[in-house]
Amino acid sequence: MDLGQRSETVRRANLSAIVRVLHERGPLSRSELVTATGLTRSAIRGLVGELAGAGLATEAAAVRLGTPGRPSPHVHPNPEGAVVLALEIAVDSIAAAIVGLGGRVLGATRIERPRGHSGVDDIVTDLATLAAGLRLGRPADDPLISVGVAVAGVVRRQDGLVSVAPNLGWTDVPLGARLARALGVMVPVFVGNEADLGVLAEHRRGAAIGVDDVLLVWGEVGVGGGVITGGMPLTGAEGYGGEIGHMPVNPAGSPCACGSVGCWETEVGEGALLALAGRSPDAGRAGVEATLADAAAGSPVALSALDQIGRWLGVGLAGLVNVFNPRIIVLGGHFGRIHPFVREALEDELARRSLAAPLALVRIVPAVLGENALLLGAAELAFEPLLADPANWVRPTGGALHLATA
Amino acid sequence: MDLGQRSETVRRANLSAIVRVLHERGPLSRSELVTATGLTRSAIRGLVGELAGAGLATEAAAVRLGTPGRPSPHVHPNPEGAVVLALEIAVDSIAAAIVGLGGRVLGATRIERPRGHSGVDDIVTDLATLAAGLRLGRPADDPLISVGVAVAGVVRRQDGLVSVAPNLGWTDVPLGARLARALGVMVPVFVGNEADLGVLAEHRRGAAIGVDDVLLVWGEVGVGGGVITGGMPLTGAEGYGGEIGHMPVNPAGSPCACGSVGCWETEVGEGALLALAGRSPDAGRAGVEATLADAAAGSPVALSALDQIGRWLGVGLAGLVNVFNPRIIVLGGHFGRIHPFVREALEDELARRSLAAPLALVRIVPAVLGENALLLGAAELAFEPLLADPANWVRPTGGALHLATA
DNA sequence: CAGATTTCGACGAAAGGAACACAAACCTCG
DNA sequence: CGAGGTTTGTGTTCCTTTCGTCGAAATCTG
Repeated sequence: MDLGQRSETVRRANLSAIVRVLHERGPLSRSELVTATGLTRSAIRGLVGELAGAGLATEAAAVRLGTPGRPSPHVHPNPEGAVVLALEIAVDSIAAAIVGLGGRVLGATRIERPRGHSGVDDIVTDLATLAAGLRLGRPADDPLISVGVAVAGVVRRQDGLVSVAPNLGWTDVPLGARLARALGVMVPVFVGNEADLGVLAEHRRGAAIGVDDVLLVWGEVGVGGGVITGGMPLTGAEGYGGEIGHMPVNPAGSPCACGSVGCWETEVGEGALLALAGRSPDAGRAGVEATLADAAAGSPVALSALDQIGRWLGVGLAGLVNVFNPRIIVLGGHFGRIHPFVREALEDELARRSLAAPLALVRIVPAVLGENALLLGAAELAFEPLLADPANWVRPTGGALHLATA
Repeated sequence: MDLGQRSETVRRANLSAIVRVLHERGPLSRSELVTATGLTRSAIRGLVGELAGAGLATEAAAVRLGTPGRPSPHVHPNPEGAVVLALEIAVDSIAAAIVGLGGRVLGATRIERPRGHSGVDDIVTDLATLAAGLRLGRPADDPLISVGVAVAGVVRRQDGLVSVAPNLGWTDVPLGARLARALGVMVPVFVGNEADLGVLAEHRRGAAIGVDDVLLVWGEVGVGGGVITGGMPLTGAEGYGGEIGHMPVNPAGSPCACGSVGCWETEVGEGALLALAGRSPDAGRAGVEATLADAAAGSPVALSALDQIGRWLGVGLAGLVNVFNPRIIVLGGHFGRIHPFVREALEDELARRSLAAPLALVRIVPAVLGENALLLGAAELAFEPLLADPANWVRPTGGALHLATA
C-alpha cells in the first residue's frame, strides 16, 4: 500500500504522460503536447529533451501550417528508440513481429499451421526461430523493452501461465517462462488472452480509439471477450477475466468443450454456424467464408444460419450490455466478417433485451484491425511498462537539455 | 486529458492517501501512517497537522503498547469533521443517516412503506423530512461533504437520473436534482444503484475488506449486481453497469418485467423462490422468511425450492465468474439469508460450469452488513470527493503546524 | 538506573514544475 | 516590403513539497 508520492513521482508521471501521448497519438508539436498534458512549455521542453536524449523521441523542424506565431517543432516517437517483440499463438497460425514505439511494425512474419492439438515444445521452438529471424535484420543493441504474447487460451496474467487452451489442447502451460527461456532474452515476457489483447489493440489503434468503455467479442473457434471499462482493461483477480464464451445462455443447449452445457460459445461459435449451415464442423475458416459467399449469393440455408447466429449473438450481447454498459461493441475474429449478415437479427434481439441502455447508446462495429490485430495487442501489452514509467529507461541523472534543437 | 502533475498534485495525493487510510482503517499511529503510505515522518507530521487544523483528524496521546521506543501519537479520523447524508430508497422502506468520517453513524432513521408503486414526490418529500429530523440534532454548521443516495433502480451516475426502477414504478426520474432541491443543500447529490453501493459498503466495511475483485449479488425483489474489479467500481459508460439480473440464462424461461424472457432474475428472484415454495408471489420478505423457516423444519417443498434456486444461482454465478474472475462473491439481500440452504447446490453447479478458476479461488460468503448496508454504501459514495481530494477542504494556505500536540 | 529502541521535531537540502520576461519565428495587412 | 500582432522557444528565478539528518524525547529491558 504505497500511496505516498514524492517529487520524483511527478517527474515519472509527467514523462509517462508525454510518452503515452506520443505513442498513442503519434507525432505532436511541442505546443500540442502542452495542451495535451497541461504542463507548461518549460516543463515540456525539459522532459522532451530528456526523452530525446534517451532516444525515445526525436524533434524535427516545425512544419508551416499557415498559422501565425512561432512554429513549434514536432516531436516524434522514435520507433527505433524502444521496440518490443510481439508473438501470437492462434489456432491455425503463429506469428511474430517487432514493433517500435508509436506502434510502427518494424518486421513481421506469420506461418500457417494445421489446426489441432499442437505441442507446446514445437510452438515455443518455432516462435523462437521466427523471432530470431526477425531480430537478424535489426541492430544487435536493439532497445527491447519486453515481449508480449497473445495466445488462444485462458491466461493467468501475473506469470503467463496458460491454465487451459482448449483449442490448442493445452493445460497449465507456463508459457511465459518457457518462452523467456527459449528466446533467451533478459526482458520480461507478458502473456495475454487473445481477446484481451484484441480489445487493447482496437482501443489503441483500431475501432475504439478514445472510447473508455469497450467490449470486444472475439469469435474464432471459441468465443472470447475483452473488456475495457473506465479506460482500464478488465482482468479479474488472477487475470482469467473476460471469458464470456462460457456464459450459460441455454440450459437446453449443446455440451461445450469446457464441460458445461449451453455456453454461449456453443450457440454462436464457428462450430454452431457451420452446423446450422449444413457444413462439416471441421470446415474451419474456409467453411465460414464459403457460408458467407453462399449468403451473399442468396442461399436460404446460409442466410437462415446467419440469422440464427445473429439472434444468439444478440441474446448474449444483451446480457453483456446490461452488465458492462459499454459505449462500443467491437466484433472481432469471424464475428467481424459475418457482421453485415447478422446485424439486423442481432440488433433486434439486443434492443428487445437490453435493459437500461437504449440501443442508441451503444455502437456495434466490426473490428478494423485485420490479421495482425492480436500482434498489435501483444505489442501494446509489451509497451505498457515503458509507458507506465519511462523514467526507468531515461538515464536518471541525465540533466541533458538543449538537445536536438537544430 | 490533463495528465500533467505538479508539486501541488503530490500534496493532494498524499493528503488523499492519509485521509483514505484513516477513513478506511480507522485510528492509526503516526508511525503506522508512515508505513501505510510510504511517506517520511516529516511529511506525515506536516500533513496530519494540516488535517488536524482542518478538523478532519485529531491527534490523541499515544497508548502504551509495551513496545520499546518513543510512543507515536494516535491519529483519529474525526467523525464530526466531515459528515455526509446517506439516503436509501428500497422497495419497502426508506431510510436516512448522517455518517461521519471514518464511517461512524451519527444518526439514522428508517421508515417502512408498503410495497408497490410509490410516487416520486412522496418519497422525495419524506426523505427530506427524515433528513431534516436527523439534522435537527446536529450543529447548524455541520461540515456536510455531499449526499449519497441508494435507490433500487438503474441509475445514470453522472447526473443521478433513475432511468428505470421497475419495482418502484419509476421511469426517467431525475432523482439527484429532485433531492437536491428538496433537501435545500448546496452540496452535490450522488445517486447509486443499490447493488453498486452494497458492494462498496461490503468492500469498505464488510465481508470484502481488502479484496480488490469483488462481485456482490443482491437479491431483493429483483436481482442486482455490484462489481469491483481491480479495486475500482465497475460502472460502465453511463453508469448503468452491473445489471446482472437481466442476463439471459434460460430462453425457455418466464417473461421478465424488463420485457425480455428468461432473465436470471426470473429464475432466482424473490418471486421465483416464492412460486417454487408454493407461496403467493406477493408474500414478499415475510414469505421468504417463512420459506426459510419451513426449510429449517425440513419441509421438502421448501428445501426443493431452495435447491432449485441454488442451482440457478450457480448457473448464473458461473457465467459471472468466467467473466469477472472475482476473488470473492458476496451474497446480499435475501441471497445472504438463503445462503446456508442453497450453498451446496450453488457450489456444485458453479464448480461444474466455471471454466478456469477452480472453486478454491473464489470464496462465496453472505454479506455481513445488515439492514443498513446500503446506507453505508451511499455514505461511502458521498465521501468519495473528500477522499479523492481532501485539499479542497483543508484550508489552502493553512501552514498550521504544532497543533494538538498535547 | 544505564542502554537500546523508536519516534518526534526542526532545519537545511534537493527536486521538480510554475511563472515571468524576453527573444525568435511566422502571418497579415497596409 | 516593412510594421505589428501572435504564438512559441529559451532562460532565469521562485515556489511547493518532500527528503535526509541531527539531536532530543519517551518508552521498555535488564
